[in-house]
Amino acid sequence: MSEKVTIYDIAEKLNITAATVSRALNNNPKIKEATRELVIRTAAEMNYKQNKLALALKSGRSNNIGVIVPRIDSNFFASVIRGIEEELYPHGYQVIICQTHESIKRENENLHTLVDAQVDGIIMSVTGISNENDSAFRNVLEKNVPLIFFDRSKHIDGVSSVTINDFKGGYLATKHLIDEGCRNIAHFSGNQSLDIFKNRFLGYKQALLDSGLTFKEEYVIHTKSSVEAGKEAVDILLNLETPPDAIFSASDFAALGAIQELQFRNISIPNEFCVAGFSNEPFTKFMELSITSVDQSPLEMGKMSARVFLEQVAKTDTIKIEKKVVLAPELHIRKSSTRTNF
Amino acid sequence: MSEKVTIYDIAEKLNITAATVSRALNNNPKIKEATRELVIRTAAEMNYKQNKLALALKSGRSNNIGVIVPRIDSNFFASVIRGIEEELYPHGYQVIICQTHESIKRENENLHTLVDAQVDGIIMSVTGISNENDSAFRNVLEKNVPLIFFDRSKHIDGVSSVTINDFKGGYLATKHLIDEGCRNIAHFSGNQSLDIFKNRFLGYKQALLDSGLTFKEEYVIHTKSSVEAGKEAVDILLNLETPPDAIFSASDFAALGAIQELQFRNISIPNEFCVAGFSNEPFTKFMELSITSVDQSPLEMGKMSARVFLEQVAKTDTIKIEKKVVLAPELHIRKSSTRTNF
DNA sequence: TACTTTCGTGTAATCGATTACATGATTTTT
DNA sequence: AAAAATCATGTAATCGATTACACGAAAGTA
Repeated sequence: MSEKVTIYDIAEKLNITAATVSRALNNNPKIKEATRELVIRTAAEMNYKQNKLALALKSGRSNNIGVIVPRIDSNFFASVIRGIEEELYPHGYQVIICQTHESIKRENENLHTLVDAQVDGIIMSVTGISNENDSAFRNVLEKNVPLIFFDRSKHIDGVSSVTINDFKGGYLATKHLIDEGCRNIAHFSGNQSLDIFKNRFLGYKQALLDSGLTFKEEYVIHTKSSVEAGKEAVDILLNLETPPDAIFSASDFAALGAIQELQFRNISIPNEFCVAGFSNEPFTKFMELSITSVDQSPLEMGKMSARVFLEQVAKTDTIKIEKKVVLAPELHIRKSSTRTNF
Repeated sequence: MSEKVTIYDIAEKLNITAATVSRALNNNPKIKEATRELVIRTAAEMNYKQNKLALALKSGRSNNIGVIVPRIDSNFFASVIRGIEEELYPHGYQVIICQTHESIKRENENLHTLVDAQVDGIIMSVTGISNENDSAFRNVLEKNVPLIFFDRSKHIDGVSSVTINDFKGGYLATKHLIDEGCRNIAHFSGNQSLDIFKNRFLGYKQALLDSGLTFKEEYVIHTKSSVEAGKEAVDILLNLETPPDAIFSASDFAALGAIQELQFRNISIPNEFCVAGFSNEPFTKFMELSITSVDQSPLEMGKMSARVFLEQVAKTDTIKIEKKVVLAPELHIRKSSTRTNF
């Protein structure tokens, strides 16, 4: 029943103008103290709420920020979003969520929709790599909307990014497997047109070389991030002339699939075979045979992305700042790869 | 560099008025075909984007919908949000996320912020039960903003809700444990001022009574939804005069904690002791000893909530419709409670 | 007292789009 | 050919807030 109350309603009631009401509510020093108090009291009585849309239209700032992720129901992305929301909440920003479902078409649509909706910035994890696609990103930058990539990044001028050192993550995990005595280490990789998978792979390779082990092409399997894919990949590996004795998987889910398949074949983990994953999904530590994994500190990644955004908008000058933040990965060593400790 | 292009810019360039441009872009039938084409072509050339804020201010509809959850980084809530987003995406709505972190103060703040931001509706899972709190909800309804509760609901006139039949979920899980031969079944409950926990408990109790088993107050432990809480609760139960031989936990995390503690004490699951949880968290099926759990079909719950919202706004008349949708829970029977199958 | 500041508030433009109403140009009707 | 109907577009108000500028009143200065 209570219709929306505007400053005009307050003005009418008090026989003053809307301008005065606006000034009173905004603590403009030119307003008489008595008037200010009267206005504020009346506004409260009438249950007045500022219409943020009008404010947004006038100021050109919506106080909304868009977040684009492949999907929200993954622990990693949900945690990043949590971090973003927590960091931005005290600054009065609202977070708008978009999912791409790994579709570049959807990614472009989302970018346009968010720009249309006048968001003050976009924080996203890139869905795929395609050349045409860049036009959508460029469109965002042309409208002077700050754009920040996290995790899955892409090289575009004027775009800041927050990632983890995937190379180091791959290196640490692989080195650990070597230290446990593994000598034939396979790797489950993702789509290497994405930097994250490319770098995890390179880290893996470098660790092998640094330890004097030979890198074998046939030990690298490209899998999807699923349990099923992990099982299938193990099947392939075990049919090789020299089957591996360890796997560093760029996906926890594929690592889990591998473990299930190995156990099904009565191969003992970690004694005969070691496995390490990536992402530190919650289930990795819950398993009875807990899984070694590389943590990406998603919460911190989200907060950091939000902070980079805030810095970006704080800069009043139009000089574009491009910041590249790289977080350190952390290897969580668990039972799936710990031979010395049982 | 490309500043924002408005319909006025297009109008100026074509020596017509903004009104004509607006009409041409909106397929108003009164516009000459040649003009329409010219305007549309020019708009595309100039990279014109409609300013949704201006539209929103004029129309009073922001095309944003607010979603309030305790936290986003839980599989359940993330999945619900995914469902909401997917259902609303084709209708042009954007989803704004807010977290309460289980704080009623934050919940109220979020409600006010969303109303201020002129969202077209609010879909939420209630954080807590408090009497004062109702004023925040009432404020939403007074502004004629559709409000929909999911999962954790509350009885307020004019508010629709989408929940699962928690009573039935509790009943099914408990009945299953009984069928497996368990006779002393304990229950981990949550805050029973929330309907969901109250109903899971009642379902548990009813299943006991229907099977002729006696309900024992000391078998009901109030735990938080955490692994640690589950361990502590087992400690209490095993010290009872007649320790139980099964647990129906209203939380998967507590169920996991219970299992870890039981295994630590060398109590064999499921032979000596059965466990069932609630929520069907991803890890429950990944475990080596997979955990029986009640599925809440969160994706479907999200989609259904969105549909109820859409129905609500479709009704042009101001008659308030209040819809209560109750989804059926599904028991996923797994190793932690399956004695017959090993 | 006359003149300059300062103070508090009103006037009106603005943000970008939509739309009821007005108007002039065509076309149709008789 | 005059009147009526139709068509295409322009004019201006509107959504709700902010703010540069204007202005009258009160206060300070000489």
